[in-house]
Amino acid sequence: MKRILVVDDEQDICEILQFNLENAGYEVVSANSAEQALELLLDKNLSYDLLILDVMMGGMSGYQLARKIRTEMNSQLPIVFLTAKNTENDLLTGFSLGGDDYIAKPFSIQEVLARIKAIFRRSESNKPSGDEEILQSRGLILNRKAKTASLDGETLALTKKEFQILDLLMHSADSYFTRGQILDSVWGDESYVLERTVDVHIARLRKKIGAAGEYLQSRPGFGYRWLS
Amino acid sequence: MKRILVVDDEQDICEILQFNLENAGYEVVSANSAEQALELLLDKNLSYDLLILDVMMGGMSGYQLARKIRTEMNSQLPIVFLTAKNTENDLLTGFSLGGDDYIAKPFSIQEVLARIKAIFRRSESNKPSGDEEILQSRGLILNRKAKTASLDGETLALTKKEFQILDLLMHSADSYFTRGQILDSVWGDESYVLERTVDVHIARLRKKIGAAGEYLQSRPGFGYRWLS
DNA sequence: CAGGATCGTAACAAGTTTGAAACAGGTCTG
DNA sequence: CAGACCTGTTTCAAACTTGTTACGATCCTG
Repeated sequence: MKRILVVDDEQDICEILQFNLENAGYEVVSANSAEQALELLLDKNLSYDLLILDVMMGGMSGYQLARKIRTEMNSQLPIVFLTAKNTENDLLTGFSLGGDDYIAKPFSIQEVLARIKAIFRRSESNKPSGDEEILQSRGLILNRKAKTASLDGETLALTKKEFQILDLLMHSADSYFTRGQILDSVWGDESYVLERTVDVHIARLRKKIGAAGEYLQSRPGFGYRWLS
Repeated sequence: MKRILVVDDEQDICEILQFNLENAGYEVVSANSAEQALELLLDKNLSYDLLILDVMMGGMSGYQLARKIRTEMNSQLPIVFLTAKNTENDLLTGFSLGGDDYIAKPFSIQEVLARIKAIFRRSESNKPSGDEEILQSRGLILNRKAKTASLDGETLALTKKEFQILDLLMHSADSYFTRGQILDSVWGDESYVLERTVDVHIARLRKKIGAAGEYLQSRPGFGYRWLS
C-alpha cells in the first residue's frame, strides 16, 4: 500500500484529503506545518511514497521544504504542490524543483486522485524492477525505456498511444484486455473517451506492423491481445 | 444490470441523463425532488446501485438528502453530486458526507459516464472477488484472467457465453446448477432469455471440447454440472 | 500562422455470436 | 405401451462486435 504525507496548515484541507485518500486505498499521514513534515520525513521508521505539499504556509514554506528534500535529503520523493496562487511563475517554480505535479486551490478531489494515480503509474513504469526493459515477440521489439519500436530490424514510427497499447498487450502477452481495461491503462481514469477509440488505434497499429498484425488479435466480448 | 436513481428538479436534466444512461445500459429511475427520491429509496421493492443527486433543489436540498441517507438510513449507496456551484466549500461538503463523486454543471455526458463507470469499478474491486486464477480439471484449463481456455494443450476458441458457463460450472465442480442459476450468473438477473438457451450453449460447448464433453453432465430436474 | 501529425468520433460494412423455434430421441410413470 | 417430460441438436434470423474509412479538432513545429 502507498503511504502519502499531506502537509497543509489548514486543518480542513488535511482532513478532506486524508478522508478521501484513505477512501481511495492509500495510507495517509498529515502534518500542519513544514517543520512537522520534515520531522516525519526524517523519521527512519516510516517511508513515504508521495508528498502533497501546500505552498503557502506560516513558518517554512512549501517551496523551502521541497528544496530541502531535494538538496539536503537528496530524495526523489514525488511531490504534488497545492497552492492558491495560479501564476505561470509559480508553476515554473513548482516544477523546477523536481516536483511532479501542481494543483491549484480550489481543487476537486477527482483531480487530486487522478494526478496521484498518474504519478504512481509514472513512477511504477520507471522502475526497472521486475518489468523487462525490452519486450520482444514475433520480430517486434519494444524498448520501453527508449520508447522505440522496431519490426524485423526496421524502425517503427509509433505514436504515443500506439506504443502504450502495444506495450500493455505485449507485456501481458496472450491475455485478452477489454477496451475498458485498455482505456484505464493507457488513457487513465481522467479521460472521457469512447471505447471504440481503442479499435481505431488498433487498426492504425495493425497497418503499421503489417503482417505481424496477425498476432494483434481481437475476440468478440473479450477485447484485444497480443499473441506471443 | 445496475439501477441508477437520478434526482434533479430540472426535468430537462433528468431526461437527458435518463436517456443517455439508459443508452449506456443502465436502468434509470428519476425523481424531481429530494422528497420524491427519499420515497423511492425507502421503497423496499426496488434497490439502487447509484444516486445522482442535484445539490440545489427547492424543498429538501441534495445535501440534506445525502445526510439522511448516510445517517438515518445508514446506507453506503454511492452518490454523485451535481452542482452548478464550484467553490471549494461545496467540494468539502460533498465529500465530507461520504459522497463518491462530484460533477459541476454544465457537464458532459461522457464525463458523467466515465465517473459512473469508475465508481462501479471501484465498488466491484472492493468485493471479495478472490478466487483462483486458473481452473483446471480433466485436461481442461481455464485462465480466468487471460480469458483463455485449453484442452490437453490445444487452445479452445470459446465464445464469451461459453467461457462464462464453463467458468461457473468448473468453479463449483461436481455441483449441479439449474438453468435458472446459470442464467442468473451468466446473463444477470434481468435478462429475458429462455432457459432452453442454456441447453444450446451447453451443446456448443460439448462440441468444442469433444470427448471431455462426457464430464459436462446434465441431470433431469437438476440442470448441469462439471464432473471434476 | 501554415502544415503536418495525432487523436477522437461517426458511419458503414463485414463477421460472429446469440436466441428462439422446431424436431428428435430418451426416460420415467401410470 | 402411451403420454408427459426432459434433454440434444440443427437451423435461421436478429443482435451484437469488430474493421475500416473519412472527417474534423487539436496540438505541435518550424
